[in-house]
Amino acid sequence: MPRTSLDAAEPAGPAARRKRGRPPVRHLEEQRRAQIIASAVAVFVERGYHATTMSDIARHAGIGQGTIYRYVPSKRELLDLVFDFSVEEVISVVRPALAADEPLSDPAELLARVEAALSAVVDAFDRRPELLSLVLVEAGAIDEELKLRVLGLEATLTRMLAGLFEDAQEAGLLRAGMDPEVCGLLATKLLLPAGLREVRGQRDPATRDRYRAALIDLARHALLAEDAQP
Amino acid sequence: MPRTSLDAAEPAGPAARRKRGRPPVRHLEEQRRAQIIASAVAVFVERGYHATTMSDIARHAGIGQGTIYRYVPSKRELLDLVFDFSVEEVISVVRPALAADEPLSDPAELLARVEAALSAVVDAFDRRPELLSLVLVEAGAIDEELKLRVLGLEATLTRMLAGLFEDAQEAGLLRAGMDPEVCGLLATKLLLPAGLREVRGQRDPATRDRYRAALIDLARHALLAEDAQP
Amino acid sequence: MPRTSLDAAEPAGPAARRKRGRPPVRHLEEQRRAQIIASAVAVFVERGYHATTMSDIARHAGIGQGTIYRYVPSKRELLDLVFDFSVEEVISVVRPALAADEPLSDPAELLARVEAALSAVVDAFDRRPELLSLVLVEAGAIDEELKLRVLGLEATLTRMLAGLFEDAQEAGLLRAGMDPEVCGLLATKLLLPAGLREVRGQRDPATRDRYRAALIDLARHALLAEDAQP
Amino acid sequence: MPRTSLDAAEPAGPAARRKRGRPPVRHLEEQRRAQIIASAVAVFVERGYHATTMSDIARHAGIGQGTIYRYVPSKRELLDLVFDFSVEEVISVVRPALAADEPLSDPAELLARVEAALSAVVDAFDRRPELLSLVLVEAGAIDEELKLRVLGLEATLTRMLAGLFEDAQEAGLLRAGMDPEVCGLLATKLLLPAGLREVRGQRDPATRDRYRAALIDLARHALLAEDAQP
DNA sequence: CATGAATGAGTCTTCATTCAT
DNA sequence: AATGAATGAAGACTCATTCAT
Repeated sequence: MPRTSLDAAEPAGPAARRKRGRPPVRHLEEQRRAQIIASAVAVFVERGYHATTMSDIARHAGIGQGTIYRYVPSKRELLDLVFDFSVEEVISVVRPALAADEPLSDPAELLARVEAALSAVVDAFDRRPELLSLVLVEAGAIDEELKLRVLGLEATLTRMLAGLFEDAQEAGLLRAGMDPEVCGLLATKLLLPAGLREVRGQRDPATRDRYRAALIDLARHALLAEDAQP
Repeated sequence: MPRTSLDAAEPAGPAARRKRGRPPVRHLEEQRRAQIIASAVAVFVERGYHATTMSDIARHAGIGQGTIYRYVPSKRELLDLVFDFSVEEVISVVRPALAADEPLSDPAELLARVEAALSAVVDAFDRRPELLSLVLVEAGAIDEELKLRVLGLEATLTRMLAGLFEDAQEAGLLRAGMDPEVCGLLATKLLLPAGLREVRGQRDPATRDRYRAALIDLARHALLAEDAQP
Repeated sequence: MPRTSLDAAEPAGPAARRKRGRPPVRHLEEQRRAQIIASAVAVFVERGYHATTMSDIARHAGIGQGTIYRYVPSKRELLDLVFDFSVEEVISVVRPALAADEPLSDPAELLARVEAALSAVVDAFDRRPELLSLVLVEAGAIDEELKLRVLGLEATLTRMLAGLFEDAQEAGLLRAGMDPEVCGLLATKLLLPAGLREVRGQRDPATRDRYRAALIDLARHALLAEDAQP
Repeated sequence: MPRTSLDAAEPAGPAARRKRGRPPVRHLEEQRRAQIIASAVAVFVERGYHATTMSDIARHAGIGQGTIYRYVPSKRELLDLVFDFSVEEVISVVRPALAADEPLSDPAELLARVEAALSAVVDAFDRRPELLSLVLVEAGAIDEELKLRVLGLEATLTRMLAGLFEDAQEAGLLRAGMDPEVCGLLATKLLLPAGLREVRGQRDPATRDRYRAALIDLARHALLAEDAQP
């Protein structure tokens, strides 16, 4: 159980703690909250939000049920925190894969970039499928507010992908008539479900690879300008 | 409540033993069940499955809560019925759009077919967005069994779309190296979320049309064989 | 199903019914009520009062649930009727076995009478064990009123048995110091459970016969005056 | 709530790792459960099992309804616990009255033993009449499983009584032809209802004493060998 | 008169939240 | 600060009873 990080933080001893007075408490509070969120993620993913009781989470976190309420005001707000956490994770997983260190210059570069992004995203979701499950499956079904936040996440991803395609357009790599924004939208629609399938249990590597290859191929023919075709 | 003239139909029977008492209203069972399912769809979509009480549904249907249990054994099984109903609707909406009256012969035909299918599906989901919401958003978050049924629905849609692309392949219209099955998969991933966006409230016709046009364009370039390009 | 008696009553035809105007209706009403009570006895015994629904009874009687309420005002009052019916049956089973056609004259006669009574009662309960089950097991657990009626039944039986022993006392057959009333009490305590055991499923004839023989023997030695011992 | 000084007992422990938080009250579980069972006994006896709501029991115990479910999984299992408790009480009341410290030697001893047993049992049931009510009246009417457990209790009592009579037989005190097992059966049938009458409200000491005396007398004449008659 | 459809009062049970220790 | 015991509001579900046909 995630006790580790806490235990590691404590051995500094009372002497060390007194030296600077306050900060450690802040830290402790954050750590506890993180511990609770992590457990909530785990249990929400396994059982689903509604089927999960606060006791489940407390047990998973190895703390008393009452303790949760010292760090989180309610189950609903815990879900918010979990959502925030998951979104951050998803974004942090996707952003580096799309990050452009330098401007695009040639078609192969764009394709490579797209392929890299695609692989990174799919691989990442492969490693932490719970995140998508929470963000896409659970959250959408809770209430209006969360539904909006899910939309917001999708918009963010779309924006990030659109950025990539805008770069490509500026470099004259995009096929005439292609709207970077819409490309971003398409890509989002194709990427998220890609991860989602993993979540839902269809863990068939062969199918996945065929799907991935098809996506790359699709990108090559659909996105690139005619004269940019490799 | 509509009262069909069933009594008139009965006396014709031989050995017309005049049954005592109020005659059971024929089709009452199906009618009531349908009425309840319709109300359940409406309320589930508005509030979500868990936030919906049986009383809500009863109130919406204009009947007593107890009455529901004459036609449906439990809330969970009502959701099953709602899911069945929604799936049937989704399928019935998609199938005709994909139905091939005659074999594909030329590239324009395939593109037209794809475009027609796309439009039909998007339009249809535009008209009954609740269905997708239920099928894709709610159902996935309830329990394992329903999650599997959602996967089943997706597989069915994929199969239907794959059929279209197989026809195209046989007609030599598909680009070399394209796997019809994977094309079906991609198309499913692009179509379902297309409807889903409507569900989630982004009802912006301009964006939708751009998205739709992009899909067509994508199909043209990605799917068609080079020499089949119009 | 108990339809028989009803069908047999009807064939008199409308003409016959009109002749004397009213009585047949009375009869019909009584018959229906009897039919309902019979079904109630059957189902109450099988499932127990609380686990039995009015629909169960209606189904068993082959009538609609609503019909019951034309003959019986409520489930609770139906139980009263069932209790009345059962008590009457129990009494009618026990009374003839105890009926003294002529005064007791010699010890053998008394013993024979007791043995006959015993056998009759045990045999009777053997044939209709449901009655005791209802009267002793179910009824006692329903409410205060019925508990009192159960006590009343026991008192009645005690009285009947006491009568037998009073006769014996008058004939000088009873051992000195025996109180006929108390003898009746003892006998009731021994007889009712005798039947009860059958009800509860211990249907072992060998044990039953041993029990019966022991009762007789006990009666011989405990009740008879010394000089009356055969 | 009684608060035993448990904290004083703890620090003695080795490796006295000072657990954070409120220390669990030792024996709280058993205490609460016992408290709940006691209340359940009281209310079940007064109202009957079916007419008793969990709220009734909670109110009687002075706790919230929810609290019951921390200690008892369901109403039905609470009845099981109540039954267990009652059976244990009944047995613990009867056993000492039958306990044979030393082998039987003379007829007076047997009679005395029987009389003592009888008195003890009747007196005991006089003091806690609810127990029998629950065990014999309520339990028999709930479901098949409990009916069997009632039979089991009767069998146990029968066995215990039979043991007494076997001793008597070995000592040559039992009248020829008497079967100890059957004697046990008869005695059970006479003892249980003896208590039962109290339960059902016939609290007439005069009658009770006459009944008791008659039982003793019956035992003297019916059980003892001729030459053992005092 | 008989029927079965409709109903809602009443129960068990769960669980987020509070609070004494 | 942490805990776990206590709680009561809320919801699914049953079934005796009513009543239109």
